[in-house]
Amino acid sequence: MSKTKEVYLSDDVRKQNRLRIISQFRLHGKKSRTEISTLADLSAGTVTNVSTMLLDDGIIRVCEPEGARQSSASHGRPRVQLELNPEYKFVVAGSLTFNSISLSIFDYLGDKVATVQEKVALENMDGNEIAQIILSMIGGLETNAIPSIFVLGVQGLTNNNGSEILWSPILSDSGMKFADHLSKQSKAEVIVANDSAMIARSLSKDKAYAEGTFAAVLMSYGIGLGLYIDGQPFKGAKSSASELGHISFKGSDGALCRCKKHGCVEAYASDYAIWRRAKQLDPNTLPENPVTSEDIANIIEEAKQGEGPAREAIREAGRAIGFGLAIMFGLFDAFPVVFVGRGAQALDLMQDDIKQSLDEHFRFHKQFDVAFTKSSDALIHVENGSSIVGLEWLDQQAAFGKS
Amino acid sequence: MSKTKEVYLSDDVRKQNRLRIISQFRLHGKKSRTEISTLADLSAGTVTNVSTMLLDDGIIRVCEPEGARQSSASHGRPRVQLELNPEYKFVVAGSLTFNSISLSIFDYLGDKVATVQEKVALENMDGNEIAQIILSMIGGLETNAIPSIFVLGVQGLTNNNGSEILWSPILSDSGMKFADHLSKQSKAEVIVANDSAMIARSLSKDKAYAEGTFAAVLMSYGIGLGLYIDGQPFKGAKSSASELGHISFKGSDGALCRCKKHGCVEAYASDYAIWRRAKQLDPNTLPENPVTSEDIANIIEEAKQGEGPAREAIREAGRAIGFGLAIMFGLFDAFPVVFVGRGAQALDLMQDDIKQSLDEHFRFHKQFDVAFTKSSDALIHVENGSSIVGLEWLDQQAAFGKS
DNA sequence: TCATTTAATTTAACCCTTAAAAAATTACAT
DNA sequence: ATGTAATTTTTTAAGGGTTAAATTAAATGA
Repeated sequence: MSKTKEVYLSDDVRKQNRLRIISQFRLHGKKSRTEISTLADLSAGTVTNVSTMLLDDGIIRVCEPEGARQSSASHGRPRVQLELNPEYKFVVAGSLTFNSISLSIFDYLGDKVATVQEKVALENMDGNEIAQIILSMIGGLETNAIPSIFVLGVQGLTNNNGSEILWSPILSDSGMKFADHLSKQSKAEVIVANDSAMIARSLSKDKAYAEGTFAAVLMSYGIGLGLYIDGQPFKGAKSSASELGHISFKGSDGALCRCKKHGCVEAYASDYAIWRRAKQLDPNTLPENPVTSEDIANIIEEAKQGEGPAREAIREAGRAIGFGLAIMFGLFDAFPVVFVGRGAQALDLMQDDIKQSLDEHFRFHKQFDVAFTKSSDALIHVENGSSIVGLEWLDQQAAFGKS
Repeated sequence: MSKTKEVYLSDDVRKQNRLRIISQFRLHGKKSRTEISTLADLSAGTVTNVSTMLLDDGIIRVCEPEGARQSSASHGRPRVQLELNPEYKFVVAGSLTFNSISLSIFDYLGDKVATVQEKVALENMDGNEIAQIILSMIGGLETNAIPSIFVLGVQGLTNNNGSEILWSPILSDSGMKFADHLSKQSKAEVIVANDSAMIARSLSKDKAYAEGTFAAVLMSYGIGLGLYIDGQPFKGAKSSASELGHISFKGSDGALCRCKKHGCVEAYASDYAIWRRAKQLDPNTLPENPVTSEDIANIIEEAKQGEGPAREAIREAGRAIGFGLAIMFGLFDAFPVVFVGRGAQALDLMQDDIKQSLDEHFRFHKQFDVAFTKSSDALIHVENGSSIVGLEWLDQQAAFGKS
């Protein structure tokens, strides 16, 4: 356990090839041994051997033959389609926000088999209570699937391996430790992850971004950032989350941020900032009640009607985002950005201001042409991304575990 | 070549173990088979087999027995020390600056066997000329070592694999293509790399930073940044260099930067910026002649005497750097910073301003305690870092090559 | 019914690693 | 001198993994 042993043993070769084959099924769905042989670049014999083991272990299963022939040829022995066994193991993927918990169970094929959502005020709960709620929500579901792993997207910072939350605006100090309680009580693996990182993970399965480099910007309660660099999720040295929201957009005479400093990007682009400005409130106060989706939708509607405080609030949000992106593009490279969350609905209105601000503050020595897109509901992406993380973890276990 | 084949073949296992053993020699120098067996966590038999091959290939050699016994024990068959064969292959590591080229040849043991430096105005030269000069500089050396690889640190952006320069402030468009010419004419591998990245690489071998996470900030002609994250050199999506110098410190009414925009960190912290401010020149002009080491040394001396334009120039540089670091620490995490280059000599004077500015602009949700240090001559680090890259490339070839 | 075609399995050979036995080389005691 | 113990290195035999090639299995169509 002390040293990480790289591959140099025939035993490890087999495990690598197990993972290789499992990954092909994960990627392509139903495939015959012959097709897997080509896809995984392994000999037919090896595929036969490994498939037999995987079948014995319940990791894959034989598909019922369908009407249509799978092989392109009309002659010959027909291919037997294999696929991941949906009942092998189950993932609970979910999202914790300041006022709700939503959880879904995914089978090993990646299909959602159950889902549940509850309004919960997490702010003042302790870790044990949160774990209890999560367990009882799962227990209340009709399915008898036993989850092997929980992956939960949370706003805030987590450590690199997903074992603990380092900071979160929506949890108390004790609440941040819910993963420990949950893991002990459920006897399952628990991974906590930054919500925006999960959104990026979900988007990375989109054809448009697959294998690529892009950023997901979550505009809602705060400004989240999830990065994918060269087909890999980007992680900081210690923590998971790259902060876009707390880049210093205006000096210390800028608007008040929830982090208690002044002038952060978040203080101009998050939902409360947009609301505050649209309602022409004092930029040095924080709103008492959480801003709702409807509040934001109303402001966007108002802004579409023409100039005015609402329109200006959205412009300013765009300028702040543009500034943040410029800074980020300096440290990395310029790449496409996907906007997600309530605020993203205003992308059409903001786009020009973002680009203008980006132009002003981006000092790169090359042309760049950044594509902006917006995507659907953040919650779905957080859940999808989390399920992907969970399934990958199961794949690893299936390949390397001492089953 | 199209697909990256991971290890899943016994043949690859052998190659992995070759590299494993070579790396132990690279890391620890002279070692006996028995010691390597422990260090590499491989059986004695494997070490014997692989060592025999490496000896046959001329990659390692037997050391002459020294007086003192190497083994701790007094009885028994004495250990035979082996080491990398210095004459196996050679690396040319070098640095290109706006007015000079310096090159050194390193043997396979990593010892410098020859060095040469020439004043050259690179700005207006084409790629072929630069390649010619480099080759004639090497040709003029007394050694008859034939270099297998050139690794050259240059200010500017290179692509990720080091095959081409994307942009450089010290080269013409044609000059940027010198690597192609050099590689064709020398028939050797040529890698171009960002100078600051090479400095970070050099520092990474320092005990204080080994296996760690840190940034190297090069303060001279511009502001360079080299990052090491978790013991790995950090690379952007396409390019090598992470830009710290062109983060927008002041708005578009800020001081003129060499990049033709206003308000960049570089426009306050690079040598020309410090000089410009210390001499109370118009912040909207660029100096005609390059600022020299002596110019900077004089300003530092003057600033030490007390308040005045020189002192204020250095304060402002510190504030700009602090701002840049705050931004960077938001996107990554906070980590130690090593300052290198002429400007770094003013670190003692700048430190308080850097920290104050960092405090003001860093909005992270954790305590941080960043250590600042300065290190010796930038040129040496660029060369050392480049030699390390070259030697690692040779190690890879030695392990995987079809020799 | 049988030749043809394609898929999957089995076989035989090869490569690599390791543990254990053997060989090599030295120090020390008698 | 000579034998014994200690330590390093090499050799050997066994075990596991992969592959190419041969074989078996399963379906089509004349």
